[in-house]
Order: sequence, then C-alpha cells, then structure tokens
Amino acid sequence: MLISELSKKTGISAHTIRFYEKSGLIEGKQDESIKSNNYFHYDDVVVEKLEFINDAKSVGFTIKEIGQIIDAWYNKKYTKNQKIDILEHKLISLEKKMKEIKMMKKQILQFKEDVQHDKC
Amino acid sequence: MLISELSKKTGISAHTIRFYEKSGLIEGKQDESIKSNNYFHYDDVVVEKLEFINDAKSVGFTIKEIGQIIDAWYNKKYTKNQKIDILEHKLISLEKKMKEIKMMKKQILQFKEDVQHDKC
DNA sequence: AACAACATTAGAGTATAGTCTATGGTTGAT
DNA sequence: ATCAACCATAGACTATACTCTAATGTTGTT
Repeated sequence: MLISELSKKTGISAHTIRFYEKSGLIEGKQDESIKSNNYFHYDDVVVEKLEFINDAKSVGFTIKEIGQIIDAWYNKKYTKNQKIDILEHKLISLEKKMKEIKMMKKQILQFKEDVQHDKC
Repeated sequence: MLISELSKKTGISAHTIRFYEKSGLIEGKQDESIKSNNYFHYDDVVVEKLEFINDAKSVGFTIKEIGQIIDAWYNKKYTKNQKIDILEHKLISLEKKMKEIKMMKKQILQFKEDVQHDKC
C-alpha cells in the first residue's frame, strides 16, 4: 500500500509516518521495476509496527527506545541474547513505571482525602 | 532558605527551580524588610512541592498537569468540588496509564518468547 | 578595598517529537 | 490535454521542558 492508505489504516498522518521512517522505526520499499516514480510501498508489518509505536509512545517510551524494541523483534542486527537483553531491560523499566504510578496514585488519593476533610 | 540551599536539598538545579517558578509551580518570597537585595526565600512547602514535581514528572505528567494538581492541593483558587474533580481526573488518567503499561508488558513478554523460540 | 561565592534578569540554545509549507513530479479519470 | 488527487524532498516552524550564558548586583571573609 502507499502512504495515504497506511495513514488511513493507522490514523497516523503521512507527515508523521515519514518522520518515523526518517527516525528508522519503519521502512517502505520502492518498486525497482517502476522507474516513472519513487513512491514507497508499505506492507502489513509496517501497520503492525505503527500500532506498536502508538502504544509504546503512550507508556512514555521515546522514539529511541521504541526503535530498540522494534529492532529487537523485527530486525536481524542483534544476536538472540542481545535481543532478550534489550527486551528484559524494557520490562524492568515498565515495572519501575508501574511502581511510580502506584505511588503517585496513593499520593493523589491522600491529596483528595485532605481536600475532603478540609485539611488544606 | 535561598535558592542554592533549596537546590542542594532537592537535587534540582537553581536554573530549573527558576524555570518551575516562572511556570507557576512554586513560589519564593522576597523579604520586604531587606531593601538591599531581591533574593527569594523558599520554605519547606516548596521542598515538598519540588519532590512532588519530580515524582509527577516521572509518571509522565506535564508541567501544566502538575500545576493543576499542586493548585488543587496548595492553592485557594479552586472550590472544594473543583479540587476533588481535578484530582479524580488525574486518578483516572493514572488508571489508564496503568492499563497501558500492563498491555505493553504483555506485548514485550510475547516479543521475548518469540525471540526465545526463534519465531523472528 | 578586594575577592570568592552567592544572587538576579533577560534571553539564547538544546533535545525531543512532531507539524507544516513549498516546490515539483506522477497518476488516473474525464 | 487537463485537472484533482496523489507522491517525494528539503527545510522551516511549533511546543515542551529544560539548560546555559551574559550582564550585573550583593554578601561575607580576609
């Protein structure tokens, strides 16, 4: 598919998709047999990646981190052990985020109680 | 205390503290009786706020959101009901973040299994 | 009085993550 | 042939959250 279809499927603008492509998160292929244009073609793996990117962004991963995770899954540039290492580090950072959120919940619940009992 | 002591206590640079002050998150007071200088003085509430800011930043709250929470606790510019409303919205957004992180954990665990079983 | 070590402000610079504009080429329907 | 609707690239612009520099003033010790 071409970029506008990819954009429709994922809800991500063509501009942003190109930005992700420049950032190395995804890649389209140009059809060598067609010489009249230089349009990029994207497959379902790219759709999958873009959906993952959206999810990963909302948990606070940076573009760089998302790139690492994608490479640990879809790419051949790491050994098996390197891939597992990267993924385990991300799991640890998710655990950390989880703990921080739980603590923040407690804190805000406390704030709420204080307000309810006119302690501030 | 003056800004350098506040900086030492919280581990936040004087530059960043001034940035937070400009952003409306904290405020120091100038001593009216001293006319020779315009140094700002900070109390323990500011230390408390800065510690909260650090925690709130790490769960992904923006400066704006942190400002709202601080105002819902320390400030008189909202009614009781408005304060509770703000805090409840933040609790909901924390619940959402938690769900997203749980899903991301599952996804990355799946990636890890796929790597372990040579499925990619 | 001189000096280091502090304080202030205004504003410039950086990194991240987009978002948009300008320019120009391509495709497909009429 | 022409027109809307697509495609590409380069680069400018924006928002957020700092981070640093420059210029200048103050305090406290020797």
